[in-house]
Amino acid sequence: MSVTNQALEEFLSRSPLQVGPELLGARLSRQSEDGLVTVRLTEVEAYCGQQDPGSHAFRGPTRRTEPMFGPPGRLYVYFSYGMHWCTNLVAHEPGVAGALLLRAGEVVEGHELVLARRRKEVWNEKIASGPANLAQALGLDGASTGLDLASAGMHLELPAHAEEYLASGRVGVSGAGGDPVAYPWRYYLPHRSVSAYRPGKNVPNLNR
DNA sequence: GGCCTGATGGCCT
DNA sequence: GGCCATCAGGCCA
Repeated sequence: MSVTNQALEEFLSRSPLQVGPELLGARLSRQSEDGLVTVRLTEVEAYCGQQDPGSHAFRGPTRRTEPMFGPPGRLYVYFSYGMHWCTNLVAHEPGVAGALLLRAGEVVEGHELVLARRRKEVWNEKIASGPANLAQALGLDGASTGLDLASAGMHLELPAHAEEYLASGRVGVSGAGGDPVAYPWRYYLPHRSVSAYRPGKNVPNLNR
């Protein structure tokens, strides 16, 4: 479903818990100098504000996390494990931080460019599986954090109808925020591109 | 200034 | 399933 910028802004000006499931199946494209890539989002995770112990926004804004506190519709891209970039789409109600971590997608356009960016010879359904791989497929890095979608050359097309989805605890989130009972905020479609679940350290409720 | 940790991914067994 | 590279951010002194 194609929507106006204003409609998209309203769509994203809600809790990440509402936005997350509705983002599944959306087509996200990015036009850059080297070409166009479009993915169909198959896996996202919701991160809220200062009430969410798993969120980078938990301890309040910092230079890095400032975009999560800014207007919905911008990107929050952060560097992880010394070698990976991960992309979030900022979404929240007024006055609270929040974002959706884009964890996996099905590439529907720009296969050759994705192969080149991922430095692969052979196509694989999981080529954009996992947040760092998805960011790389879209050609995103820290240069894009804080930009709105248009400024990053991106366009989001929402799905025409809601898709049947699954939920689980968030991948690799340690401590209370990784609790799958309290924070079942990973949303995904039944699709081969979805990444493997991995619990964080010291997560409660794992054995329930 | 120093120390610890991580919203990971790829390679090895 | 296990291991670990690699470095920025965040916290504490």
